[in-house]
Amino acid sequence: MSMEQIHIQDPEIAEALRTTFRDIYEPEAQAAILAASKVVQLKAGETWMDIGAYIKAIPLVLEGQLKLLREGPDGDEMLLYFVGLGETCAMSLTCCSGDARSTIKVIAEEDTTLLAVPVRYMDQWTEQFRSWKSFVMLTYQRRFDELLRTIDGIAFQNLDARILDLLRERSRLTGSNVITTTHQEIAQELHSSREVISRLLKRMERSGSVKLGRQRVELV
Amino acid sequence: MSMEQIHIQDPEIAEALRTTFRDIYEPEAQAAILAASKVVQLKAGETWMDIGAYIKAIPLVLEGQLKLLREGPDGDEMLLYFVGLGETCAMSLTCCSGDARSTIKVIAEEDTTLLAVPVRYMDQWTEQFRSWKSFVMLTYQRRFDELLRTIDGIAFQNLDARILDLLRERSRLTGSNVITTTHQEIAQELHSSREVISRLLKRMERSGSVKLGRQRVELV
DNA sequence: TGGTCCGTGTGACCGGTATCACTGAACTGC
DNA sequence: GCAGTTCAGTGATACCGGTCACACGGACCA
Repeated sequence: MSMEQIHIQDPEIAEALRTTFRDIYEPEAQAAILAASKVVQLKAGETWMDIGAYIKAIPLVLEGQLKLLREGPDGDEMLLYFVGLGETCAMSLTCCSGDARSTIKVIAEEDTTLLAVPVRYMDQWTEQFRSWKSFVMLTYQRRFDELLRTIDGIAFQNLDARILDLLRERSRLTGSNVITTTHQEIAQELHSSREVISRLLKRMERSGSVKLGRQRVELV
Repeated sequence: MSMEQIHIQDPEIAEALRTTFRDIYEPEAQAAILAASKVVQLKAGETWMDIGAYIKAIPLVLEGQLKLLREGPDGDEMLLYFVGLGETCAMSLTCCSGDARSTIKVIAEEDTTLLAVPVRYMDQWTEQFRSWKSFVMLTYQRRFDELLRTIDGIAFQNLDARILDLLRERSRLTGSNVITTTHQEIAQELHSSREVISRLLKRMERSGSVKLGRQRVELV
């Protein structure tokens, strides 16, 4: 992970912030963010935050995407949701008050560029900038909703439906109906096993809802 | 459900608010709450909010407890968590901005008394009252955590462990290690079936971790 | 006192998913 | 072109939990 203090007025980053986070429309808020944050570049697969780590910064995703995972007692993982362009991680937001430790793992799903905002600004900005406050509120709302849909998945759907949902979500985030991933990765994200995913995907291919290739699933 | 506009200075309610919601320590915040809210009494089993209903008020629980349920496609239910004394429902908080509809069901687990705060005050109070703001933030944090633990349960634990967790949680909330409920109710809350719960409870009784009676489970 | 209902206990069976074992195919580096 | 590695396909088997069918006992009430 390369972390780099960017010149506050770096025009490219400033532009990216403006266009990606349209909800934060106040120029003063944008300026404050640029002044306080660092630009972080993550390569696909790199970890942004691990379980037990202190939360010191909030990630504003400018490019790429993060995925949030919950870890089980045996080191098994379970996908919570993705954080895409113009979004941030609500878990981090709640931790403004002091030195909370993360109970989740956040890793870059693809090569990702983000602004890391130190948590100490949270409180004052929500008071200072109306648009920042409503961005935070909207984030809470969306994330609760995502978690609820995750619960729906585990509780009410069986595995083939969950696979399809996951593929569709990935397709939506990347804007392509070809998903580059392995059965193993899907299995981890859904807390299942590779063999089962292979079998179900194969069945879905025979029934015509996907096409399979090596490290490749195409939605049809 | 009996809803009643209480005289603002009703001493009992004011006292209950002070002692139950210690985090909201500012007298001005307490006064504002008392002035704006209605007292609502729910009988055990009554519904406070149903899926699809507009969220107009936030419940501050003074007595008893609420339970939040998520509903599946076939009308199956799934317990999210309980809202006990001095707590409120985070889902409602996120909906301050306009006319959101609930995606969950909230019912009274026992006879319950609560203050219903109209959502329109949320925004201004978080700006006006420091203690209210941190109460709201703390609520978000706790609820995210509860949802994550709910997910942990469904994803990583098998049913007997989940039953035990549920019984312990109920025991904690009521302060008694005797839980009054039916196998049917437990089954609904865990999205399982009555027979399975009966069998597992029986096994747990044989292994000595609970004692069973009609509408009664005792933790040992 | 007998009927009805509700909560519970239990056997038989089934389906979905996990696990194990192994094969084969595709890519990677030398 | 070969060896090693990663990814995918597939059968056999096991287990957890869901479903169906039915029995039992206590509570309540006519």
